[in-house]
Amino acid sequence: MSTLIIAEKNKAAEKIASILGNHKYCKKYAYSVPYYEFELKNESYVIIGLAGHIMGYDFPEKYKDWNSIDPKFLINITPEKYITKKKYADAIQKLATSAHKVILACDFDREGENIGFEAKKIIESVSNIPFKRAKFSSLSSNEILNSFNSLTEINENMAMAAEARQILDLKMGVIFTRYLTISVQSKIRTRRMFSIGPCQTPTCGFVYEREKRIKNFESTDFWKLEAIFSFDKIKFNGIHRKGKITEKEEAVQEFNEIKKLNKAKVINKTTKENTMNPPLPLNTTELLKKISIYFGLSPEEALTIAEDLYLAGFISYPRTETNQYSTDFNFKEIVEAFKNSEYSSYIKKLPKSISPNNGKNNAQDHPPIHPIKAVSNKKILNNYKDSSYWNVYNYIVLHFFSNLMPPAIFEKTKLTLSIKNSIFDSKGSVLKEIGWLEMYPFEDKKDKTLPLCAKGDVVEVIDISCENSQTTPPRKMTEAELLTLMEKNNIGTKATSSGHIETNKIRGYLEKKGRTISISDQGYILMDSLNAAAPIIVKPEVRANIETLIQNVESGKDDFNQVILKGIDEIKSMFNQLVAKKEIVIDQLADSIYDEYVSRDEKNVVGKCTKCNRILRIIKTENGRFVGCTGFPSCKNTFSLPKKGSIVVAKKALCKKGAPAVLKVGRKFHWALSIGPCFKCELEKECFPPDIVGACLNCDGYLFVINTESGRFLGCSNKCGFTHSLPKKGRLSITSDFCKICNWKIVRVKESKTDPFVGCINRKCIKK
DNA sequence: GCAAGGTC
Repeated sequence: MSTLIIAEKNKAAEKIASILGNHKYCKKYAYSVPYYEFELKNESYVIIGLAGHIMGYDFPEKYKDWNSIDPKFLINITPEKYITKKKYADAIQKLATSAHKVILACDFDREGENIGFEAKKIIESVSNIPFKRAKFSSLSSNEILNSFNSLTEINENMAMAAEARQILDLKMGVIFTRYLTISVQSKIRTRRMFSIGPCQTPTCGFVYEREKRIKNFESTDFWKLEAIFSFDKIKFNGIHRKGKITEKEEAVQEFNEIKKLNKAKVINKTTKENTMNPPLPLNTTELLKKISIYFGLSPEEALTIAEDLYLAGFISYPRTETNQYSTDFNFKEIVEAFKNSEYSSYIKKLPKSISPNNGKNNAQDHPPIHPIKAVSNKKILNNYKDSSYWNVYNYIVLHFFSNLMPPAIFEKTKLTLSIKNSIFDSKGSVLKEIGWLEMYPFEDKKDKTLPLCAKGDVVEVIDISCENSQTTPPRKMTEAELLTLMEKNNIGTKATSSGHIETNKIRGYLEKKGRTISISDQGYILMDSLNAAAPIIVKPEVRANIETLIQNVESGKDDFNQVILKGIDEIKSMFNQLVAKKEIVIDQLADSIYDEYVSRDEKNVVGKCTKCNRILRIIKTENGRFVGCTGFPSCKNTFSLPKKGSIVVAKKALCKKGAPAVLKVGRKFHWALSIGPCFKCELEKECFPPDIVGACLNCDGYLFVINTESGRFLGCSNKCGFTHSLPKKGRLSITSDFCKICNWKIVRVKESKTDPFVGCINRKCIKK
């Protein structure tokens, strides 16, 4: 008989086996899941690692059909817990049959407690052996040995809190997602799904709030007075203390007072040293943020790369909230590993006695993210064929060393100058001690020097400007900012926050554009209408409320069943708010799908409807073609079209008579919607100035390009009957250069695969 | 087909 230990993951299981078995352990497999056997104090032990949760909640089979089950009905249905990873369940059941005791040794947090609890449930169905709990904050020898010497009981409240979260998250997600999706689908043919969740929706909501501010931003004028000074031949600038002056008169008056003066006096000077501490030890969110800022990778991409680097043994476990090293962390071992690597020059610069600049967060699960092995740039590029892997690895290494370095010291100087009664401020900054910045090439560390003038000195004024500018809207949100907001508001965890952003991208709500993230039209409409119907769903409170409820389960203050009922009440109340205003939400979403569907049919989209602002499109029937509104039948707006000729929408052409769109028919002529052919319009030449090539060779008119179905030629503006040929093939363009001999425009003709002809085409000129 | 949380 042995003792069975259950860890959260294989990596932890192997490490614990190595520590408790004093490096002697034997790897075996049960249902292809690895486990480890070892001996401790002459007793035999078996340890197996799970793969996180091996069970999950779902609604029973009979509620699976979206169309026959009213989502509202699901609010009161209790979901059931199923085994989701059968081989792990089989493996632990098998190992439990030959064990006399089980020790749960999952991560020491709420989910870890719950994962152990799942294993307990699965084992209890085949055995009634006793369970104990080992709690450790890191996988260091001391911690592990201590925790197994002082086993505790399972914290059932903690496990049940996670259970309550699972049930409430599932209920809310499923009910809202199904309701929105099937409601929209009943209005319009689409396969699109609209998903809602207590993490994904507020995540999208953060971006929505920012974009709403950008959208509603109205810029205002302001004036800024700036002076350029000179002292000891060093030029430097100063900004008027009033900063942005919103009244023009005030700025101009201030400017007029001083604009002709050429001396300023230094009325104050302050110098102080600024210490910039090294970055804190790296946790997941910080890593994802920095990788997004410095290299533009999305958090999801960055996490995937970090996981690969971890599995390769290059870096430590990448999912942690901890930014504090435990006291027995072995820095020496890592420094030693990097001594003869590409990083050797950095190693030489490390202080003799190593001490990290620790943060305050200790989730007691894993150490901060740090390098394990020195790997060359070449090896990483060979391994992964992707320079992003090197960027992430190199960042982790340099961040790790930077953290061990002394602070950087800047000397900040502030000068206050007066030109008559106007006060100007000048700021300078000089790097005195490079400290950790020497290891950290990711930040710009340019100096801004000021001359060595003292209080009372007089400096020259070289220039004073009074510039008018406009206030600018808030910037687009970066993925790094979004991660910060999620972290602050407790949306998601270190392991899931990148996933929530990704879900929003997959659903088509959010779009990554370089380093920024923006909301799609559909995402905006969804957030905007939800915000009008049931605003809480879009805000982080939706998650915080559930969190508060389940914390009461964890602390034992509230009964599990009571909390589930309270949670159900909250979901019901949000759901009723949405249903009460369903028209706003469902109609707008259906419209957005319709617009999206239509605009994908780009060739036939003509423009916006003059009556209802929806989309006008070309409609072809057996009897011919016309332009109709996509709002049909509620909008019956139509326009006729010429019967023959291919039609292309002339996107840039603007009709001076106000037609909603201008179409190009064949190569022949333009057609203004609601008006007719442009050649019948007296404004045609204004809208489409002719391509004039040069003077007519027959009269005092000029020759311009005429396109017909059978070809192109030059015709006379006086209609004198003179014509001139044009090259038959190739793309013809009239340049702005003139022939020096005959003063015709130089033309350019480009046929595919040959060099373009550029020259004069006047046949009389060529003969000369 | 739906959530969020683990991890491979």
